[in-house]
Amino acid sequence: MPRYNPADIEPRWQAYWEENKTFATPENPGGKKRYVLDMFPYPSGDGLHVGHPEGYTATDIVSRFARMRGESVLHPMGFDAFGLPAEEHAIKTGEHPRIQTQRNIDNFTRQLKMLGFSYDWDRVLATTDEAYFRWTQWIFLVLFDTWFDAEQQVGRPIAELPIPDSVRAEGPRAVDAYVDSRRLAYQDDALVNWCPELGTVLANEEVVDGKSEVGGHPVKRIPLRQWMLRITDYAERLLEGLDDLEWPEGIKKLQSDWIGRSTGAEVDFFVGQEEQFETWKSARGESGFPQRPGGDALRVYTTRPDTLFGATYMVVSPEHPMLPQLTASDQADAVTAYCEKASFKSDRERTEGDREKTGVFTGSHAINPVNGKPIPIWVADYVLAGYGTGAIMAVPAHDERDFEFAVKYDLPVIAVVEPPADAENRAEILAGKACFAAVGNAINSGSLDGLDTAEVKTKITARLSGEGLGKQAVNYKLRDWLFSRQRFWGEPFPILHEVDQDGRETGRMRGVDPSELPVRLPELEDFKPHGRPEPPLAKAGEDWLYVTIDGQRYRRETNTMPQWAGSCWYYLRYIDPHNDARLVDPEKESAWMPVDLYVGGAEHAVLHLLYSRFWHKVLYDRGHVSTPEPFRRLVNQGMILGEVEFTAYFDPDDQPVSSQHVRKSPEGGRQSKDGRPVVAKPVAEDQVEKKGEGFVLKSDPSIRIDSRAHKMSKSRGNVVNPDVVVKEYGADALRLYEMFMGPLEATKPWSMAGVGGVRSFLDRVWRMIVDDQCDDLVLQPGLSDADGDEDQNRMLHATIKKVTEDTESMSFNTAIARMMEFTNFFTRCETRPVAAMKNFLILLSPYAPHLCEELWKILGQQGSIAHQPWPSWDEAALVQSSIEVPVQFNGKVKTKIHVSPDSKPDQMIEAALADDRVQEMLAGKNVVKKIAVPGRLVNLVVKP
RNA sequence: GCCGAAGUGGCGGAAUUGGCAGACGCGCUGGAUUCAAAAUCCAGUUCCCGCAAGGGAGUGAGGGUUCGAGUCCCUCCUUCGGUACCA
Repeated sequence: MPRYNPADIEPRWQAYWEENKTFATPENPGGKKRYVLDMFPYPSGDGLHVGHPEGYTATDIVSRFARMRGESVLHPMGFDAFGLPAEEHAIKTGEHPRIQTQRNIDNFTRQLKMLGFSYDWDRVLATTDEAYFRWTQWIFLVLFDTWFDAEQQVGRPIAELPIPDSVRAEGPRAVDAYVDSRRLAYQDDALVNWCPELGTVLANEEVVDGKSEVGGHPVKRIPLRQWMLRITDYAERLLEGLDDLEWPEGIKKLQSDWIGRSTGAEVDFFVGQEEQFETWKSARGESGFPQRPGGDALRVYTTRPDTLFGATYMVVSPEHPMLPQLTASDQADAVTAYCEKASFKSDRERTEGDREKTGVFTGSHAINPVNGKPIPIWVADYVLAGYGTGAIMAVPAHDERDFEFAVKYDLPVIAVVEPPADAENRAEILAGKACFAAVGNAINSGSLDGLDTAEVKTKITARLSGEGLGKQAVNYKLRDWLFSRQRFWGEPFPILHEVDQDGRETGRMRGVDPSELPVRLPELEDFKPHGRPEPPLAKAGEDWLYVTIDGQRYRRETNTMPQWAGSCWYYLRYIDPHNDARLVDPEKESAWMPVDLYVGGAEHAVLHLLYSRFWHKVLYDRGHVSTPEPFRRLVNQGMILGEVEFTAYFDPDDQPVSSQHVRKSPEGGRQSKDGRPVVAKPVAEDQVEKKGEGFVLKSDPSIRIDSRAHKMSKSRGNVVNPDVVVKEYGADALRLYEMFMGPLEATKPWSMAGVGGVRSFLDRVWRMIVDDQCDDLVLQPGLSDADGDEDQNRMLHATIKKVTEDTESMSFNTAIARMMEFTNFFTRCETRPVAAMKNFLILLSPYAPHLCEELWKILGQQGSIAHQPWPSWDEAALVQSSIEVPVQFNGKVKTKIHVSPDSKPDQMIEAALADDRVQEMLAGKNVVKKIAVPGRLVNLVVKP
């Protein structure tokens, strides 16, 4: 009884592929090349969950399909292996994070191999490999050695940086400082998210609701000297580059919103004595708009320079450098107290609650440059230090935030844009009682009255520009990238800080010579952070920490790089993973780049993909890569949820509460309408029935039940482990099910019964070819060397066509459905042409490779089915002699007729009208209009 | 609040992009096989009325365009995901 036994078949073929290097990448891509890439995983201690193989199976099918169509394929896998969990484990246990990481990598590798993915395992890498992070450090040195030429919009070697004579005159120290301030990798005191609990600084994106993303610990903001990467210089290029990418529009929009380009104007407001305004103004007319505003002007950025006449006050951020100067002595206490409070506010406190705006008057005024009127300057934390100039002109009539603030502090509101005549609250807007944040014609704006917003913007900006009071400006929401972490388990920076004889840093630094790379991590006794915002690497021994070059002592940089660093460029290393002379061989690089298909989760939509694109552009500018963008096509696989669960709610008396009466409580839990807390309890499927829109308890149909699939999580206990699925159903069934669930991009719930369904399909495929009634391994007696009949040929060729087209378009679910139809059809046939079976196995092999290899061999074929050419279909075999088309009356199907597939519309109408059934139903009615769509239908418009 | 995606049988989902709604799978019902069960095979399965032939309704709700709408347009509702004062 040779039944389909994946537990036997699958490991055997996996071993075969490994031994025979079936999926080795061609040394030099010949013909069409295709680089198919998965977002590599972080090897967590939990192993793979079923979300991973979704994308991996999709790319595997694409890769196998492409190889069978004669393309050269690069399909690698690796591990994003630096990361907090391994370090936290090390802190707890004292075990070196490398050991734990390797254990996890081994487990991931086992699981990935178990699923039969056709990776070229000779190219596997981990970001923690010294041979790998040597080049991560090398790229950092490139960033350190590059400055951005804004004029040419290109990164250039630091040696080409023009040094202003004024700087040169101040001596070599000043030149060094100047150079350091222009590098793409630079140091800066930044307000950072210090998490005392984790003993580390977190990036903004690692802080969720004012708490650490990992562990949920409180986070405080403190200033610290940090490595920053000047990604903002590349904002324009990163934005423009999006146009040519085949990425989901949603992801492009997310990136472009994140970059957040806006255009407007910078405007200087005079902050000196009112009577000196005219003097200042005419001086500005002479000098023009200066690079820096100087001490007598407060510079703002606005996207609505057309509303300048409506600016009734100004606001500076609590961190604004001019604030002390602007603060009048009688307001000093209030301002200091306010700033103090703001600086101690965590992000959580800032965003929590209704976030009512707060602020304090500084006691000083600025002169509105368009009308010479003094307006008060306030300090408020709704203005962010890091955006624009850190100061705004407030136009409460036309900005919701300013309006809210103005109402609270009773500041004047002057409408300068006319709302439309039919605006509901027109009168209120004009009276300064409501806010109107749209465009329109100018009012209360002197000579500009009546012009529309666009014209006023242009005119005002031009006028200010001529007077040296303002200029057109562009701003980005994107901030420079905080690139250092106070952790052990990351790439050390290849940077040396000069120290003087007392061991103090002099402020000068140098990169480690590239020939000295990698800078390895030091050996430490333990991995505990010391709770100070100083990195664990500072605990390293003197021999690691200090270096002497040409008699000068240096201290190593002790920060480490963030996890993003390794994942920023791994796709390049796969191309030439063992090269120890270069990052990647330029010939190989230009042969394989760009990545043709990149598949991964949408959670990396912004950060990983933006950071990678940034690094890539720097490497491009510096001549190390040949393409301006790394990832040509991007596809996001959807999330896989747990099994659908039915949930009933019970009040404290254990009485069921209908789900329509259950609300979210303010504390985040759930409560009934009357405010009593309710608990959710799972209900078995057979206790539930459908009623109307939802489900109700069978025992009490007045009680509605929630029916929903939840995100898989350990706490909910609905995580599906691929090991278990493979053991029970086999890897081919798991692969097939993941693809059969629905479209790749969709979020969809897991169903173990569904896995059983595709497994029985695979059983049917097996029985279509193997006689399972016989004790020995014998082919189905129905298999025949004869040609198939017409119907069989049509089924075969239609299947080849559908599977080819659907695989090309990554519509895997419908391709599988078609192969199921094929199997259902042929298992009903007495005789089954072997040629058709062989073609079918080739079609199925990218999806269920182990089973197909086995059946291929059972059919007496040599070698791997993976090397077979993909079949093509014969259009002639698809043609039918007669097709059935519906006849509609007024768009409703009434009957069907048979016509030749190439019938012209006239012939179809004729055939329809000649049909007995049609005649019968047409009795006593008039045909007003006749429509026929060739090959589709006939529609008769009839009237009584 | 804003942005994005999506609402189709009991469930997951199809529908050649304006042309037969519900392919394929799960589940369910009946039958065959079996001492029995599993497995397998066959038939049926959107809902309502009807013994049936047949008839009617139907793609979140309402309106519109069209010979014809799941698909296009307008208004609204719901769910999921993302996001947070960027001047």
